[in-house]
Amino acid sequence: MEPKNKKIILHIDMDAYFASVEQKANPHLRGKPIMVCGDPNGRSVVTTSSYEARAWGVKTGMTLWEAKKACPQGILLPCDPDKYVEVSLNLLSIYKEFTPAVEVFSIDESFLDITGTERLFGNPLQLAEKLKKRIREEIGLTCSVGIASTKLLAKLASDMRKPDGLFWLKDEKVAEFLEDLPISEICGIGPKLTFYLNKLGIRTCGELSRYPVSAPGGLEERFGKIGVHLHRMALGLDEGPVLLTESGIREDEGKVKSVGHSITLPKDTRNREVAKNYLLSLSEQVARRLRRKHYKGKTVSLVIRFPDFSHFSQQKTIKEFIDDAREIYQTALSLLEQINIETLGVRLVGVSVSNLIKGVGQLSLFREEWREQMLLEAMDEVNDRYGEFTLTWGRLLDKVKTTNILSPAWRPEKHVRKYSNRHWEAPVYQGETILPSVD
DNA sequence: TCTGGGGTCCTAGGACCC
DNA sequence: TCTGGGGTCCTAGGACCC
Repeated sequence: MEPKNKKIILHIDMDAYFASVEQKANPHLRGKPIMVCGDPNGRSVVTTSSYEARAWGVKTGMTLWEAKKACPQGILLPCDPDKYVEVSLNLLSIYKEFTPAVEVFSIDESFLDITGTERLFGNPLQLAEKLKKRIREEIGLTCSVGIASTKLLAKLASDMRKPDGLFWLKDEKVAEFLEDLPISEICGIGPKLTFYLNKLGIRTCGELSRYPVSAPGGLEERFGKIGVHLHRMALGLDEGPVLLTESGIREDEGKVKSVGHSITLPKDTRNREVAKNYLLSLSEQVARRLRRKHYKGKTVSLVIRFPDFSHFSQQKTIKEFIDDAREIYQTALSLLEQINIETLGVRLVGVSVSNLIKGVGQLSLFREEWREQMLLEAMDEVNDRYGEFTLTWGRLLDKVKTTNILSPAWRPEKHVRKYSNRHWEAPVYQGETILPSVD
């Protein structure tokens, strides 16, 4: 049974976030079709487009080539992470004036637990209106807000009235709301799960909620522990609390597990030296970020994408914890040696360091440095924990700006994982031959 | 001129130790 | 002579997220 003390959760989703920030910052861009991407001259895709561009059929994830074809007058802009982080932190401080229970889900999405704030701000709709007004007036952006009794439902609700939307999904309407909702809309049900569930004849949350769970041939038998969870998700049930984000302080579950960088080369290369140069540069970026955050790691991973999009990925664990670019590079290089670059060619090079420990790094006594460090940590808070976009502290690192992309495959979840405690039952997914027969 | 770049979590399977 | 199990660490790969 669900707890009796129902919560009231807000999900706030900024509208066309990156594009809107750019339009806000530059009046000349307002009302125009703009497309934010990685490197406008490289092999990149559209990260976010303004609604004006969407009207022309531009979609997140399109290649620049496709996007230009759809909207020739569209204006391409490179990602500017510093700008987006700054705005995001300003948003966060507004949220915190309404409730301390804020969970930053990504650069442009947050959950707020507003249970018990009625006396201060009125009912949930009134609070949401106030919040939207402040964001509009102080930040100059619009957002879409969903209100419901769980995070899962609030997230679905915020999708209902975009852009500049507000939708309260009340408990008594939940069953009706979910009945015909495609399962793929649910946090944590990605393409693979959708595929296998469809094969079972399950297309909507209503159908999923009625499918047997524990009976022979039920969800649990077919999908393992996640099967039980699927059933609950289909009912909109979600025990996940809003995870507090105290700025600068990270809870245990928010600890960074790995730090990495990768880049798609402007052109595929068969030249080993070219690949090595990128690897060195990436290693430097990774090392610098590790040091900034006082991390060291002892597992180095190398990822290579070949022109045909197949992958090579290998990792190596060494004796010592390192944060030095040379050592990272040398370790990754030893893995790269195994690859026949000259015949296979390389499209993407990536390196990351995991198995991290937090060093004792001393806080600077100098006020300015301390402030900078706090800023960095706050940015990391948003960025690393929620894995939203690359960290290129262009301003701070005076380094080549890498490209920053947000995926088109925006299917929520994460907060589901936090409490699902599920185990992925791999064999079920390893091909149709292993999948239990579907009759 | 097809297909970014960050992450997290999970699993199976092997090596190794007691 | 034959047969073991548990625990930990590590790697590769896949699914998911924005």
